[in-house]
Amino acid sequence: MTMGVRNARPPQPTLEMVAAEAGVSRATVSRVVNGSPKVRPEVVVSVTAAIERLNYVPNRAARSLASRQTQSVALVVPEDMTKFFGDPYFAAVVQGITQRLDESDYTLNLLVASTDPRHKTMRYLRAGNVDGALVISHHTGDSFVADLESTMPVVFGGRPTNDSGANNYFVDVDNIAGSMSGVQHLVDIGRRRIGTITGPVDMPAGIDRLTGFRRVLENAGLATDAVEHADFTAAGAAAATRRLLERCPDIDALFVASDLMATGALGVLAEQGRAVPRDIAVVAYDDSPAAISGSIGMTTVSQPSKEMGFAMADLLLRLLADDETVPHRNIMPTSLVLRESA
Amino acid sequence: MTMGVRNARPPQPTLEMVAAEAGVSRATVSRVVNGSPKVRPEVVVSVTAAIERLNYVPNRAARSLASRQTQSVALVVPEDMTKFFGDPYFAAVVQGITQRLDESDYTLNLLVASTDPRHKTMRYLRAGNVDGALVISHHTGDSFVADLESTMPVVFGGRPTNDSGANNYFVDVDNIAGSMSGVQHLVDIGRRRIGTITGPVDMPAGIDRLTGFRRVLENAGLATDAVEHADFTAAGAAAATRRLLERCPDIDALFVASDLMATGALGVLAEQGRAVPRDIAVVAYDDSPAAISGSIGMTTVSQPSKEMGFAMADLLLRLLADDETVPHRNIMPTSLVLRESA
DNA sequence: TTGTATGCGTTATCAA
DNA sequence: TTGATAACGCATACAA
Repeated sequence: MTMGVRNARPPQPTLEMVAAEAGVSRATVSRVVNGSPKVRPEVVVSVTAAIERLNYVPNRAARSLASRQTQSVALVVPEDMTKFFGDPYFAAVVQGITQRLDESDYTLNLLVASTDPRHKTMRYLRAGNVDGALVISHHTGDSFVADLESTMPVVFGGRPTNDSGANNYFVDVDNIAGSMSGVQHLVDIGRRRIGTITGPVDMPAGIDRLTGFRRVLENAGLATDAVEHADFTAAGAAAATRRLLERCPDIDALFVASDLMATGALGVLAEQGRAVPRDIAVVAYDDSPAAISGSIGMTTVSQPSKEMGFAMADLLLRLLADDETVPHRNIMPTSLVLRESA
Repeated sequence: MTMGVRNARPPQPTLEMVAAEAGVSRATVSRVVNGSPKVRPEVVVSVTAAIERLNYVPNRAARSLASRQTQSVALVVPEDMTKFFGDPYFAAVVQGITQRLDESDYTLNLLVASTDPRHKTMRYLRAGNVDGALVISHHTGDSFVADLESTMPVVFGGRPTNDSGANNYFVDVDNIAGSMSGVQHLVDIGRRRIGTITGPVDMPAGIDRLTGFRRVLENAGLATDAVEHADFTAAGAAAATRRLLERCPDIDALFVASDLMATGALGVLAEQGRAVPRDIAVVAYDDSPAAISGSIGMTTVSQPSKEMGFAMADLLLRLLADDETVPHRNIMPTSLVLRESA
């Protein structure tokens, strides 16, 4: 394909041109660009000047081809766009990741795709576009991760589902302990008929938070049947809440596995005239902006989402730098934040 | 930097290896990979088989270096992460873009950065990482766009601020006409003291929607002083609404320049006991999910955000394909959607 | 400290 | 229709 007149643009300057401009060899310019210590200071100055004059920026394809490194990492999110943008949890994680990456000279490639993660995305990844990958929100069915791990260093946000190899790297919270703290609070304030809206049961976060719920109720000798599954969306949670109220109209408390889902649940409770927390106390999970966006502040299990993103990126960067001391798992703390809903 | 044992991975297969496997030359394999018609069918079959066997994926750096194309485009968003993730408008645009890109074999690179758009981001773009760029939410101060346009094809979402060159490409709605339709509705239902919460006045969308507001009120012979500026965030709009109510306690209607901002405004109105729409009628702008997220559905000026994203990507792709028939501007329609708030 | 020469994995130009 | 062979722009081992 030839470039038409329409898109004609002045060609970018190359190392070669800078070398000519500065009267040195390509190798020397390369050294200056890469900050090699063994270049005479005066030469550094003149080469730098030439670079400025020509407004030179190294070509990434060439650099990557020669060095066999791309200086960029991918964030793989096996969800559709709507879900990704809809949940403030993702925003927080991405913020943490970019914050860490901004301190380095790695760039981030965002790969959001549930449609065909194993094909187009995997192709992209395997084409040498990135040096490593971060994976969040992965499901049991996501088999592509195994392939991925054989190709490049991978760090997970949340315990990987295939615990086959215990040698994968991940950052997580103790979701069981976290949800236990939230549900225990409901028990402590005297609630006896406690229900839950869960996350997807093909995700560790969904499973573990449900496990914590059950564990507390069993310890307290309470029924554990008021369970409805949802999908970490507000709409899904609203529907689940309707089902739950239909099936167990006598519940006096609700543990919802994410703040975003809790917004959906609270909407249904309001519409059905159930006062919160009087009639039904609600505890959520995340402590994202969604927890304080509504008219009633949510009591929620706080997890350091942004810090987790930061930690994930940090772990991956250390892996890429062949740091031998990297721990395989980084379990971060949760805490219960009390607001009005419970 | 040498690869440590820890990160050792099997090397990716190359064209060369596939050629050996299939018993042909590199050139032939390349032709098969790129779907050249002049290869014997039987050879295509055997090469394809070899590719499958080796699980070969072309290296993008090498391909890009040789072909001088990257097959990827950037979406540049000169805002901080929080704003980007907070506003459903962006989600819609991105969805439209990816939808169009998914039909092609271009990939998207998301560049969200207000911090240092002219440096790190520009460096990235000029390093030959992408063939073209989409720019949304740009401000008057964003001088980097001029540099960008001299480097690669660029398509804007929203009329560019520097109309210096009338030869740039953009997709937009008629914001003036759009806001006029919304404000006119307030006049039509009998409101006489109408205020507005504007977007940033360094952005075309902010300016134009304010212009529309003024134009309608002037035509109707009404006062145009009830104006407070905000920043397209819910919190900013809430603060602006407080200022406005303080200064003009007598307003009976409010035009808010975005749905997200309207959620903030509605919160303040509720907290101050002003009933909507009885005491104060509210018209917003966007028709994003935010318009129906609250307890009261918003009457809002609907713009086809997703379709605009699609159109932007489409325009850029045609530009990259040297399509000579591409129109410089694509102005899409708005419509007023009536709900409960006005 | 600097320069020369080679290779990275493709595409593209020529011949054959 | 196929195969050598020369770019593409940079990094780097080796020589000087």
